[in-house]
Amino acid sequence: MPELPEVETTRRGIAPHLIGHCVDKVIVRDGRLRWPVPRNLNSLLKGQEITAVSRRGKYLLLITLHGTTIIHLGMSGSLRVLDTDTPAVKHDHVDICLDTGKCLRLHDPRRFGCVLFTRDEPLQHELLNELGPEPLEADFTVDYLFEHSRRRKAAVKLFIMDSHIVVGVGNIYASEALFLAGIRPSRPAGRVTRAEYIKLVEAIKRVLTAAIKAGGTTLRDFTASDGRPGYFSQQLNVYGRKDEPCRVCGQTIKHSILGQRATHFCPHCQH
DNA sequence: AATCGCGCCTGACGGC
DNA sequence: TGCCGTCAGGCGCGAT
Repeated sequence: MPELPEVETTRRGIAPHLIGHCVDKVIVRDGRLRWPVPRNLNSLLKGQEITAVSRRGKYLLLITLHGTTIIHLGMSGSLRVLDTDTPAVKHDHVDICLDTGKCLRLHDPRRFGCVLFTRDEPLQHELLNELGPEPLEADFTVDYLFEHSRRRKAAVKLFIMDSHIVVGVGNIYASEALFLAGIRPSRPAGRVTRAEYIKLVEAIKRVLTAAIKAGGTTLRDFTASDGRPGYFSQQLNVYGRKDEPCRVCGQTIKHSILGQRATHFCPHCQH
């Protein structure tokens, strides 16, 4: 389940293998992703030089002179850089082969991800143009989050997972950040105080930064890695720890459902 | 405008 | 061992 840290780790891992190189060909073995992979992706990319690999939220952007390839990993997607002649295995849906003999290979069992192409300014694309700020950028501030939360009745966990508010805060790190900030996930966002949002913004930035760092330390060479950066090695305080003792106070971690998603919290540490 | 629930899809897992 | 039901989960979308 790639969250922002895994996507960013992926971006950093693949970028050196792509930037400055030209696409030799694109192989689409199964284009039935969340949206169909463009049938003409090969002709769009063939011969084009990848000039940059960037990210907006959990979307990866491969920039070429005539357009941008937009990739999302969904729930189960991963990208690896392999020798082009490496045999494809089940769920290896798309290869972007380079003139270096390497290829960028998308593996996505559940096919919730996507590979799209736009000729226009990518940030104006309909999937990207209404996204909130990046959580690790300077414009994601306490003032911003606090102002947007007023009169909001939705649970604060769903509020910070809303990509219109802030991008890249998925189920795992929303739970972890709320734990660090001492806030119950079910609290209406509009009832969370400014003092608590100070803690929450700090916690979101801290937990994501730590996870990226963990991914970066595990990732030595993205080539032939297993495609799963090691941020899972980061110690989780609440997520997936239902009925286990809180690492801080020892009380039993509770579990509930918010917006059809598993939500974990410590009833003693979070109010 | 905000909020809520749905469904896409497959692998893992638990029960029998 | 094998079969089957259930669950997980990002996120766009339609309904309210």
